[in-house]
Amino acid sequence: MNNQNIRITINHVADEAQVSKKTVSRVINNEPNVSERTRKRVQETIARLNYFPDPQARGLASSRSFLLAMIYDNPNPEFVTEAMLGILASCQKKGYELVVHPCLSKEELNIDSILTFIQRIKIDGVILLPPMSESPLLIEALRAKKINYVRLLSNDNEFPENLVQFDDQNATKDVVAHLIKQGHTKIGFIKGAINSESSERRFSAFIEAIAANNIELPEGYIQQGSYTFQSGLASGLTLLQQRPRPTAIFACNDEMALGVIAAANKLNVDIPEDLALVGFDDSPHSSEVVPPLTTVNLQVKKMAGLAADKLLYICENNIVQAAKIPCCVTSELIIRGSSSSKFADDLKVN
Amino acid sequence: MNNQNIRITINHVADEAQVSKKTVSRVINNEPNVSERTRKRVQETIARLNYFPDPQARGLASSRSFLLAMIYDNPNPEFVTEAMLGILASCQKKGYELVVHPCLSKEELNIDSILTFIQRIKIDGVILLPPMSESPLLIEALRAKKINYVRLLSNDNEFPENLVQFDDQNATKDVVAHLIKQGHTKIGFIKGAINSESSERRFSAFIEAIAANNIELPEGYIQQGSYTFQSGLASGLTLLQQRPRPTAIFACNDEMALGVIAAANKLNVDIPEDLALVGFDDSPHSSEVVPPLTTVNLQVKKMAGLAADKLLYICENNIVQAAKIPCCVTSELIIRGSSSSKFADDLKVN
DNA sequence: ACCACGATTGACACCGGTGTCAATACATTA
DNA sequence: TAATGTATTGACACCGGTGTCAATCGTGGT
Repeated sequence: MNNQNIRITINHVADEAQVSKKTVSRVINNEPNVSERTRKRVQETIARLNYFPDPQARGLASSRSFLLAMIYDNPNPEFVTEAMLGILASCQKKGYELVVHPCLSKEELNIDSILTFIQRIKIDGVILLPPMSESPLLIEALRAKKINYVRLLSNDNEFPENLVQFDDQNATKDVVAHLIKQGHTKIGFIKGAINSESSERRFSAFIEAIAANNIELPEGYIQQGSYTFQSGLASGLTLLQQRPRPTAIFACNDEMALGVIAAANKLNVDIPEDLALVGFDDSPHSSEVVPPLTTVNLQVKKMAGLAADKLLYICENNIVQAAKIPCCVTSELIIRGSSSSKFADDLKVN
Repeated sequence: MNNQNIRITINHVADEAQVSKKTVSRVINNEPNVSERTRKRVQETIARLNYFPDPQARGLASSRSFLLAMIYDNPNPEFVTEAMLGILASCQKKGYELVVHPCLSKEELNIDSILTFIQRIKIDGVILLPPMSESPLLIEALRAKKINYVRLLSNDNEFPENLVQFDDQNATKDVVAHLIKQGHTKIGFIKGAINSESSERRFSAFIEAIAANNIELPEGYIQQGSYTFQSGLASGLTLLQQRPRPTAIFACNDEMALGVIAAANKLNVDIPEDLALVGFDDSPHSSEVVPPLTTVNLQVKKMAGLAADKLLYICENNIVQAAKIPCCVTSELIIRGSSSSKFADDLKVN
């Protein structure tokens, strides 16, 4: 009557299954050299007793923790929470948990404190979100300490085996194709932040796509933004005052696209009648704004899930290259009212 | 030359300080019955060797984990990330780390899976974010299993010792006072979701403040929203078509206030000239929108930090009531262009 | 039937701390 | 000074697993 709250240990399982605890351990860890008959019996016992090995004891004995860490310094909460969801989905399949470790961008990147954090609690591996994933110093330090890591959306491709990327190029092509299909030939472009390679990739893909379609591109149609609303507003005003005025604008993220909407309102330019607008990210507001924004779904959750899969594969096999797991996620164009009059009904409010 | 990477253990410290490891353990845990001289010596040795006790070994021996969990199911990423920052700031002071555990709202709340999660990795305590903090079943289950918890922003006050609240009432009063100071007497109100008690608290505080100032409040000035952009848009349109038209609107969150901005644009009502608008939450977009939104800073980070302090106090003292730590956070009104023509300059774009 | 050999299994120490309790040191009182 | 009590300290088992290595099992070859 008082056996309700005792924790089931490996000893209980061993006794019950008539084997040594070492054999149970072998079964738990899927080690070879256990006869099929014994393995079955132990597995059944584990299931029957609802036994779950203690991660601390396991970790203490084998220098692991069954914890992954997400290291981030991301101004975009949506990105962070989506990434967590993706990572956790992968973690739970394998019995791992996720520890979060933000690095406030205001301070200088303190690599030592990150390493200390990882080593003190013996984090099994870390997932680096941008912009942490782009720090050569951090990567170098992790490699030196032989800490498992996977980078999300990094720009430099020095160690592609530890990288999960987004296919900016095809995404951009899809956007241009969509605009052209709507009949647009005067297409403006707003770049992201100056140092951002994702912005650069989108820009060069844009140039390619434009060229491939024999479309003219006046210099003034390209504006430098900085991924902020304000920069989108400013760039939008500039673009909409070009003559001939662009009939379509592609902004490198949704924030800037929202700025363009503000600019269009200011100049009495109707979207989508007079201007088709496309953003990038599928941020939550993009669907709520008027008109709802056509945008590219970044699939952060999916990318983060893949990153976690990769990392767990590396952790469990002590292998540095997890080449088997794909590392490039393809995009999805989400067409809404801002670029297509077919969707203009969305604007109406009951 | 090869002693670089060995982990410093309690034995090293004990040897170095000429005491038993048990005594070192006493010092680590701030236990009494260690002479001041010995304590000093051990502390110095710990510092000199840069020793840090292994949380796994510590946990295995004493049934702890030095991990807190944040249990959430929050549609608002900004809220979640801010809460994490607050919690982590408190955790780091005490050498704890944070594990995140989302519960997807689409599925039914699975209390068993939460309990299993907590017990399997021996989480020391959990912080419940709304709406998880409002589930009586979950609270009941946690109490039954004697799991330490603190609730953030819950409505029911059955166990106030485990609760960190926000002072909706005073915040609302501040908003009304601000609007009255600007000369407004025709003030509309948009409620939040129907079941939300924070919305109810704000509403009743609003009614009180209005009554206290002898202001008339036509029935049509009160609209039921649902915390969404769309509901704000709809309520805004309704409000702005009342006669006499309200000269100020207070929306129960920023999302809805953004909807009101859209409504005002649609009806050619100028903000702030013809309409003063105030939101609630200080969400990131509130400062970026045109005009920037006057709003109330929820201080999520601060609340979450207090919650973590409380929880850690409970964990470390095995005390259920952490009455010493304050449980109600006061607000901060952030005045921007949407409610005050003094700030109208913000609208101009260079 | 006997031996060699690989497959299977278990005994036991160990991971790095904490809990228990007995041993020792020191201070106080008679 | 001895006796008593309290403060300080350490020895040792234990938390719940894993690593190492030796013991045992089963099988095929001769």
